[in-house]
Amino acid sequence: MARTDSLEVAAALHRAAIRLLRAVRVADDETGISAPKLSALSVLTFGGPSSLSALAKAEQVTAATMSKLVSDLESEGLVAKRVDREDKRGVRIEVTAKGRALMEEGRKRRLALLHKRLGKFTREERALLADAAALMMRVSEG
Amino acid sequence: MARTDSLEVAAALHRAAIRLLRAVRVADDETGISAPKLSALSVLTFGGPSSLSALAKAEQVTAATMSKLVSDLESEGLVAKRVDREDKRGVRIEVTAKGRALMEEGRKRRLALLHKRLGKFTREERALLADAAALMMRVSEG
DNA sequence: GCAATATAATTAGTTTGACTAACTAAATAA
DNA sequence: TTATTTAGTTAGTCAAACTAATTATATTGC
Repeated sequence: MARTDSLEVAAALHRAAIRLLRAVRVADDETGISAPKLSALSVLTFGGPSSLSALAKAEQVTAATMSKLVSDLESEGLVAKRVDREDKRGVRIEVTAKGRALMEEGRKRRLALLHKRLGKFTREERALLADAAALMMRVSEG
Repeated sequence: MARTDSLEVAAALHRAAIRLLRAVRVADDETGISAPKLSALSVLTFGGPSSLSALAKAEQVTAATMSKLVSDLESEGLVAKRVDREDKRGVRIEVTAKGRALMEEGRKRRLALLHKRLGKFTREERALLADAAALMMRVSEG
């Protein structure tokens, strides 16, 4: 049957992922902070303090780009920088309490939107989606 | 059980969608055409010819932004514009054979990547993912 | 031990894609 | 037929990406 053909499934999954994120993105706009900055902030929040170069690598941008993003985030009081004690060329970037609060708030809004929509589904459908999410993580890693 | 709690499912789904698209994005870079242009081209390819304003709306950008994107795509020979016969203010934008070929090639690359990865899954897992994709579309619409 | 090289971050300058505002041309309404 | 609305373009601005060059510190080789 066509439903289990890899190419069909791949296409459907790809479309679905695009739609899902597009639907959810509106919630981010309300935080008043741009997507790239929000993303960097997220990495720092959940991955802990980081050097500039490591953060740039994690976000797949150049160090120059990240330098500007971090400097903006710093101006807004969302992250703090300080010289690395062991390597004085390096900086240690970490989220401030304010940054952490903003992240949490944004995440809540985003999830609330999905949450609200998922409420209309049956328990079984939600279970299926949960299983699928786990599989999708495996797809992305392999 | 926690697995069917909407908030948990929402979080898992969100993460999974982000990862999936990130993993696939690398295939697009190889086409040598930017994401916004590729996306517009995709709409024209699968949705057929369109006016500028309709295309702008579909891509959720202003007419001014789309005007520039289309003019770039035209320079590259990927789309063709001509005055609408019935409304001479309007333009009819359509994909050229070259544009169609590029789209198809890009799409193949992207899906090949997912396809290759999905091959490692069982038939049952792929069926589950196919069902989940359908549900995700519903989540995004509702 | 010091000159050469490498690395971390920043700064300067460019490009792309987004926006708004202002404009031209064509269609529709009063 | 004059006024208004609509379709698209152009000009100017901004954010975020890039590369290249610069500064400061670390590391290596002689």
